[in-house]
Amino acid sequence: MMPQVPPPEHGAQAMAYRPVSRNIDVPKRKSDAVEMDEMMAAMVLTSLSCSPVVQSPPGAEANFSASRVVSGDPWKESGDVSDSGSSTTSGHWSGSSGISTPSPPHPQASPKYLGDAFGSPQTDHGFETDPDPFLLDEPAPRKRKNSVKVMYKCLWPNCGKVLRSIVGIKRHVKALHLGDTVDSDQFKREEDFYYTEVQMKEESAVAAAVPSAPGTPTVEPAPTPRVTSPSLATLPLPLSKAQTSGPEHSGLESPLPSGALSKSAPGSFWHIQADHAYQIPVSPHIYTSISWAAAPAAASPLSPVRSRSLSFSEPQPPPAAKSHLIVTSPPRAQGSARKARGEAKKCRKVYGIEHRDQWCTACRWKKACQRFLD
DNA sequence: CCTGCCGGGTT
DNA sequence: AACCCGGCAGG
Ligand SMILES: [Zn+2]
Repeated sequence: MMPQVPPPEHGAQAMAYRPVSRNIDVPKRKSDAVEMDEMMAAMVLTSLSCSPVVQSPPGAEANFSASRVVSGDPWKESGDVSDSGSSTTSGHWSGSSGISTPSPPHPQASPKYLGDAFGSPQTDHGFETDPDPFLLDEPAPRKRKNSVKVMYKCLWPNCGKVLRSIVGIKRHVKALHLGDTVDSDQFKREEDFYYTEVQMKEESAVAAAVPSAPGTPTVEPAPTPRVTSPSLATLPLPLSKAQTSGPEHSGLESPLPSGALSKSAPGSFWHIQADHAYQIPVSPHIYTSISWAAAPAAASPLSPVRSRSLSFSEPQPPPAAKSHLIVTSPPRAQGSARKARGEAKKCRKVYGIEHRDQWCTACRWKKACQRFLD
């Protein structure tokens, strides 16, 4: 009837949206985005082809990032959210494929190489026995006792490496992810934050994250965000065009300082770790599901408008003081109460309404945000 | 006011 | 399916 006719940009709302071109052409977001994607893809491809590392990385990192980029936009909720097929409403506007199988989000966490990292029947000699990460990565798919073995798993966004010694994992993290050289660890022991202790059982790979900090209980609230790893795969962060294009544009009033924090995958991790430090009950799963969530927040410019607090520290008010004396009615049998609207800055607030194309799909559709869950 | 999002609409 | 928006709840 009239709803979808290029809405003559009614009132304030429309004005708030696309500040550009409110005169000519109306439905232009789409083409714009596509253009961007293509550009980005091209750019990344070019740089990739020029990069020294083409197909050597032991892990799947390079592959991963590449495919991600090529496929289009990194955070289009394609399936990454791996929404929990339970709790809260189950309707799900999107559903991201009817797959309700809670399969492990980790693409490479397959139980194939959990057994062991090397096929030597010999028991470990005195010290740390770690397969060199650069030589064998996911071999030795078979053989393992039915005993629970403690291992250490790399928590990096897309590295599911599991080693059996603590030093090994540290070394792995340092070398591969932090890109640290032996002498540059002057900063601090960040490696401690990137691995977790897991207990391997039998053949199935069941990881159990330990609440307390593994190894060293160092409590670093905020690891210094700095650009690390010179050549390691860095997630393709689709910075807002305003930021990437730079001064090319003129109209928009986007100062976009973005001074301290900026790009590189690790950036996304700082948050996670920060949270992690304060609120531990986390299973490796949430990492995968949250990694994307935090990334944009850190890398994207907060909307200049609105003098609200633009601090990027999760409120995380009360982690639920579960004890006795609960008066609320536990049995929620009766009419469900609208889900109590979550209290976490959602895409709208984070990116601002003028960067709507950066919101998660759910937010754009005015559905429950899937990027910044509660 | 503003923000999150359910329900329901159109393509 | 994907996409969008009215309108409501709740701060
Ligand atoms: Zn969202």
